[in-house]
Amino acid sequence: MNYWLMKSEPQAFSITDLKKRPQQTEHWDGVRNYQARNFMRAMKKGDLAFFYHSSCEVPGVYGIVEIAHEAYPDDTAWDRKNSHYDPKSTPEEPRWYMVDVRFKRELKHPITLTQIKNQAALKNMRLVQPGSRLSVMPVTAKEWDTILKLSEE
DNA sequence: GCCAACGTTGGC
DNA sequence: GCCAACGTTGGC
Repeated sequence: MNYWLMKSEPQAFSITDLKKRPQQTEHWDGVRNYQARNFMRAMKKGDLAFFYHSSCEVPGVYGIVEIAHEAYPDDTAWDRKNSHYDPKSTPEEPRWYMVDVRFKRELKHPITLTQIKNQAALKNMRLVQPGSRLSVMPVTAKEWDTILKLSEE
């Protein structure tokens, strides 16, 4: 079992939106960064991920999702009308991948970016490394537990 | 809206 | 293969 963190701008797609989707499941498409893509390809069905809200009033971890389907080609890449259209990706040779995520639950208390930065046990999190802008990244079991524990307090 | 950090592109 | 220019991310 692996742990992850996935970022989304809540005005585009929030944990609440995911909760309202049929089967509470949605494709995680639009990732156009190789490192993030590689992390998605490493995801296994049943892995858990934090749902992180970015570029919003209070950035932070708001909920937990489960990987419901392992990586498969992201067809938005060859849709000309899609804002993430990439002519270098084709159905024959897909460059970008997506996974399906299923809503698990919201955190009782969301853990804000500020809290994460102030927590000694979390100072090595990839999320808070200077210049780290990855939208998909791994989280260690220890970091996972620390955030969960904080969210129950 | 600003801007620092980073990734990608493309000319050479 | 270098590197400048440009675009994007995301916190503030």
